Amino acid sequence: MRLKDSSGSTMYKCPQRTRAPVSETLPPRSIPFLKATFSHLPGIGPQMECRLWSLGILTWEDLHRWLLCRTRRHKTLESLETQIQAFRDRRWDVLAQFLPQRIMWRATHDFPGRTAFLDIETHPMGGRHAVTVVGIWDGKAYCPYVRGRNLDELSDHLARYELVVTFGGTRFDIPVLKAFLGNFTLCALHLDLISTLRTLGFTGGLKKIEQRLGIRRDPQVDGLTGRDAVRLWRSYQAGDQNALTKLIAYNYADVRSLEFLADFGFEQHFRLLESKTRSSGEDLHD
DNA sequence: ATCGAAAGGGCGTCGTCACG
DNA sequence: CGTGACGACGCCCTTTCGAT
Repeated sequence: MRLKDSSGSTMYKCPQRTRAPVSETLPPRSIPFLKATFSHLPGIGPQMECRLWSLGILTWEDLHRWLLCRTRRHKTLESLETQIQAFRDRRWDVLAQFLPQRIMWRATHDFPGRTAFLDIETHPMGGRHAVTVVGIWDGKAYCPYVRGRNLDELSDHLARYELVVTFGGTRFDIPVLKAFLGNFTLCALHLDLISTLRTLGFTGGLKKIEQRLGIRRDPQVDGLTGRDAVRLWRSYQAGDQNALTKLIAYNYADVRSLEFLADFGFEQHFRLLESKTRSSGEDLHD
């Protein structure tokens, strides 16, 4: 699809929009960034997305109107319509199927008060992971779920949230929860910070990335790893209540870290996009 | 007006890598 | 070990442009 002819003027078939001001900025932060995201749709890549923004097309609904003026792009239109409907119906499980992790960082601030930072602790049991503690931090309150105490309440609590943020959750936390709890289904959108941070050049585990960014943990849990979490659980099983307190403190440090890393990832990606959009905006005037 | 070549952009596939 | 992301590559679709 071309948006300009040989003279450089914009070419498309929606007459009322032909005089849209060409801006070189990203969509304003006041609008949900996820719904200003088009590059995951079939037939639209990062460059096209950037050009759409510069034409003043800033939401899925804008894009839908724009596409209706064009005869082709049936696949894009069809996919977009499903996503608009899923968003309207709050069917995050349906919507999630359309949203690859590479663009999920954009949802970071789209669900204020309805975002859960989740981390699980496990220990090996019969060749599988047995969940011991699950922590949920929503930006205001922290709630630990402990096996044998209140773990069965986790699904109900999680159902309040529309975005769940994890580190490595696509490969670890979510599949493990599903396998262990049996009836567990994630009905929220899922942002896995591994993908967000990796595309920024941050590889390695959570602790390694924290170190690289100079994040300091509470001295009580500083230096603890997943292996220590297993050891602490066993001590707790043997009757040591302090071990559970420490395990929960460790889990708390993890989920608080997720919140920081999500913000960091968003800011870094936003800046990156800003610089790319600027250079692409220059191209528009070539 | 029609046709075919060329160009640009996006997508699918495959192999590789690295996480918990 | 299972899984998803990434990069390279080639193909496809759309559009433009020149020749007829």
